[in-house]
Amino acid sequence: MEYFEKNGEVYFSTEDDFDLKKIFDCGQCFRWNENEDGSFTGVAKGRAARIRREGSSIVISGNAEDMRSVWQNYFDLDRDYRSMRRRICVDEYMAEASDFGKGIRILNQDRWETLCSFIISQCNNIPRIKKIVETMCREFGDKICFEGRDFYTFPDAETIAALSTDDLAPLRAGYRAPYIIAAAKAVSEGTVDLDLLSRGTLRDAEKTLKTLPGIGDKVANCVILFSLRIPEAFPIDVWMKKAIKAHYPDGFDPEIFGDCAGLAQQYMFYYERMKSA
DNA sequence: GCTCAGGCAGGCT
DNA sequence: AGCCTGCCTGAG
Repeated sequence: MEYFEKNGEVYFSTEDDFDLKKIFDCGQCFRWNENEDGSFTGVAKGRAARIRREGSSIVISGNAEDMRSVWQNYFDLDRDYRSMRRRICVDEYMAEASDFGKGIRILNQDRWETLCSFIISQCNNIPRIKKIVETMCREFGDKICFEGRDFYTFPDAETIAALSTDDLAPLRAGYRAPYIIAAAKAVSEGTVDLDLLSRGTLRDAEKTLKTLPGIGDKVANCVILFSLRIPEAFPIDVWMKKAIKAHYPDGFDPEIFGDCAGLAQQYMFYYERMKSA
């Protein structure tokens, strides 16, 4: 991946597979917001940034060191999405879905933040998930200043582990609050070692994550796909159930996509959701 | 008021 | 194994 730094920004070029709107609106992350000029501002990995497209380049605030140490991995820039799309086009429907979703990338997000965010996601819509996450950051994260505005980092597991469900009341997270605390304790005490899980198999990570209260197959697979860098993960929610029922009534095995399964899921999910929107 | 939502868990058949 | 229900909360 080639990139260069100019005036406090880093430029890198991509081919078709980098669509900011799709990446940030496909439901995998909750802390990036679109600005009036089409750029996005967000907080990730403890830092705020602005990202935009300029011709065939993507431009992100920061320097080459940020790019090397954070964004290259965060935006999954070392995987070849064009060849993955070829692999995913196993039939007419998947060809349509992957063509429609072209530009989506699977982000490699902070592990604890992703775990916590997807606990919050259950039985919630995106605006409300975002609201709860933002409140959590404002209440318990660190304030950082960026472009003259205040932003807040996602609080550490250690910070949240020290709280009670009453302390989380301002989040209005409802029955999810005790799940958040339990996950924070497990992560900060090392009972659940997310870094270790990221080096293991999908099945092991699923099994371990599901020992936490409030984490089932769907949330576990979201955490695994969006933060543990295990690309075979395949979250199945109500949209995916609908899609599978409609297009694969005789059964469906995500393993046919191998290590492109997670991306295949994103294409299907995004396609189904946008079609009915 | 009432129902429902991108999910989970416990108890049921 | 699959079906049902309650769960906090806020939106329609």
